Amino acid sequence: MADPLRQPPGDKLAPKAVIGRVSLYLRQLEASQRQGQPTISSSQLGAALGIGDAQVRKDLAFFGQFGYPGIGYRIEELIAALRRILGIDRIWPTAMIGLGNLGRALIKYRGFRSRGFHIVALFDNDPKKMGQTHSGLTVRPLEDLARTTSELGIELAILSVPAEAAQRVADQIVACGILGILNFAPVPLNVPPTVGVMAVDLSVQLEHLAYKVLNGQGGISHAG
Amino acid sequence: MADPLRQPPGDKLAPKAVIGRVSLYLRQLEASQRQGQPTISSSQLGAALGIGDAQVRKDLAFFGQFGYPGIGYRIEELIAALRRILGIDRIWPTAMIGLGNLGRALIKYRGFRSRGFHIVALFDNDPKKMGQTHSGLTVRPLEDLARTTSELGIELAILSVPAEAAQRVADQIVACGILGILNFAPVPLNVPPTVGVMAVDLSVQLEHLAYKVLNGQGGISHAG
DNA sequence: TAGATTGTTAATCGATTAACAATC
DNA sequence: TAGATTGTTAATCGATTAACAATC
Repeated sequence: MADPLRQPPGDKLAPKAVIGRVSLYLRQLEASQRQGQPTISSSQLGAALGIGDAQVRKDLAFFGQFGYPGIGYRIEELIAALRRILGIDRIWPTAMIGLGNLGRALIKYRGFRSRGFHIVALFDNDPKKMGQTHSGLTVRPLEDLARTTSELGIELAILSVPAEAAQRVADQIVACGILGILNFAPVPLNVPPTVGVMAVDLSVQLEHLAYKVLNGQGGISHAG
Repeated sequence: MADPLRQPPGDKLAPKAVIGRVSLYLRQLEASQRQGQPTISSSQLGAALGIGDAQVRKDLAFFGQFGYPGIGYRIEELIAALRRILGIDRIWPTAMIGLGNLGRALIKYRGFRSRGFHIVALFDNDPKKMGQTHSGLTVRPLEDLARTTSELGIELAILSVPAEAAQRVADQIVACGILGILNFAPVPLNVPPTVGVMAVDLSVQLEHLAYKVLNGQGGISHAG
């Protein structure tokens, strides 16, 4: 799993904020590429995202030397490098756990699949949902999680169960050897340090928006 | 709209990170209250969320003095104060714009309504969707946005249209006088500084998760 | 009172921005 | 060469943590 090219010699872990911006850079680069642009400067790349040129260069420099002084960055080359750094130069077999309204919608959401996150199995504990089919996949009981995980090589889980069930299900997920959880349940999850968790909390986002509106603070906040 | 109690004398705007944590505090306080707890200390409050006691006190102190030395915080009182600070002590009439898979799911998502964000109108430009009903609301054409906004007093918009349409629709939203946008489209929006935007970018979150898994960085990242 | 816990100040840490020599 | 732009160092800024007098 270790990869000498993914991290600079110092081997320091990239700050959280850097990774978020790298995702944005990648998407902007893909847009510029679609328009036939061969190279891009740090100031061009940042301008579209409201990020300064020094910040762009510093972020990219964290992972290696990708630029050409006087020229900028070759878009195709940088896209390949960033996809590799972010780990989306591969397929991630992913389980969707919890098939309420949000879970069912997320199954159909195209943005995941186009980035390599393939939902390969659905889980829920509601007997009424068992055997239902969504997007060609059959809903399985949670007790099948361990077996299905090894059968299908599942590596990530998207968790959209009710808050009360979240920790219990997270424990099951961890026990199966799944290494990452995208958590939509509005509770912090307790997992071993070897397991990655990213929390997406829609109410928190909307509350932040309400605060900004009330306090007349405009502008763009990128929450990921 | 200005409210002398919402901000401390200095009138400084709360840092982004503080607001995010305040949302988490509020939810934790509500959980503690359901268990009948009357007061809570900063270390208790932080412990459940993985946040240090000094950080909790500093965050809360930003908005005023809520604690009692030797005792902690009175939960009921602090909940009321935080709801007020976040602006969720009221109803926010909200428009859902874009009724793809994600938009339709978000209509049904309970987490919004329970926080005071009431979806009162649906908009889409697809003629096939016009007149459809979801959760008791009829889909309207976007050209009705301005009229409906003033009729229903709409204040916020949840934007879940395709990336290509996002900026154009955002311009329409702004023109109607709506003051906040929760943006699910994977593009940065350009709006006047008087309009608040919070971006929710699911692919960015998942990419971050992939990075963490590949680089063996575990733990919990709260993205809001 | 003694024990607990706050609000706040000072110290530390990390992240962003500015500046510029090196490079194409 | 002259102009453009990088990668990196130093300076600035902001956020977190630690410590503690004040308070109940």
